[in-house]
Amino acid sequence: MKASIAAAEKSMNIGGAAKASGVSAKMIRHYEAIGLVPKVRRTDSGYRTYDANDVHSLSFIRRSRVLGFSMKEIKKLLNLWRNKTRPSSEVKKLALEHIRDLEKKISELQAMVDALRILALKCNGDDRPECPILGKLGEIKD
Amino acid sequence: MKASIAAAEKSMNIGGAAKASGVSAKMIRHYEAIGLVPKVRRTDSGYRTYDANDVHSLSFIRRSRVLGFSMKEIKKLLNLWRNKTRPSSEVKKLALEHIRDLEKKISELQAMVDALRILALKCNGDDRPECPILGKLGEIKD
DNA sequence: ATCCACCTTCCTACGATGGGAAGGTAAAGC
DNA sequence: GCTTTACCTTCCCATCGTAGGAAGGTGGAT
Repeated sequence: MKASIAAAEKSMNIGGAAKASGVSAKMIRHYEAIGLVPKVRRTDSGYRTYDANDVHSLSFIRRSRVLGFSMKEIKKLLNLWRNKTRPSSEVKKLALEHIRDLEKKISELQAMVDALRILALKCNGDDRPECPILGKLGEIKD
Repeated sequence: MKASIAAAEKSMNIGGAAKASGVSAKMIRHYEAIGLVPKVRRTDSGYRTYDANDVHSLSFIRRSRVLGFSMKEIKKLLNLWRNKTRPSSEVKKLALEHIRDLEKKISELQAMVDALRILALKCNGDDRPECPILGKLGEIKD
């Protein structure tokens, strides 16, 4: 039975899985080492073997990374993803928390930009040494 | 009450410099190790000794970090700061480049937020398992 | 003399990724 | 067959900025 549908489940080495998932072979091994993905089968000679499902998980991880989720968050997302009876509220909660973190980071960076813009505007940017940017950075008091 | 020896350069140990500059003792040693600040004098017993100028440099570094400059950028800023004949154009150039980097990062983060917001809006967030967030992350194609 | 706060150096870790060495293996060409 | 080439394996190191801790020495006050 299994042999008759062998063509459907074509398996591949780590390089193939890397190309197919967009995750580098290096990182695939790393994800396995930290337990983010389970240990896959090996050939007699020790090569890792991946099937379409494994690649699917790796793609899931890659897309989660693109959205800025951390490994720890992705671990939770993967569990929810694999759990067909999860409540969507849990997923939404994770996403909203992540959005909050991202927005906090954004406002911190924006504050830096704003402060620098003000200083840069007041800086002539010519051959003279006077510069409010250095002035501000070197101020004795805060 | 420092009137009696007002102009005296009161020196301190690394702990005092840390408090005065807002940079941890740990990081002061690190900055010295990577050559960001010069090696300071030592007492006979090997304790590092800091004066007001040293503390001033450390405060400069801390304020630069607050504005998000990297160690490499701070190294350049310190050189410009100490060089009384620098052209302000160089400082401004560094600042503008840094602003560009920050804004690039901000827009990347903002793109993540936007994508997540759209998905989260479409997620019921109730007891049912259906969730477009996981759906999107698990999509077969990109 | 004792105590405690401080100092020293050295090692470890984080989080996510990449580089590279040293060596084994698969599959192709000749 | 034998060689080449491309791939695989594990293991160690580097990044960047910061922090924690161990083991041991020093300074000043009690």
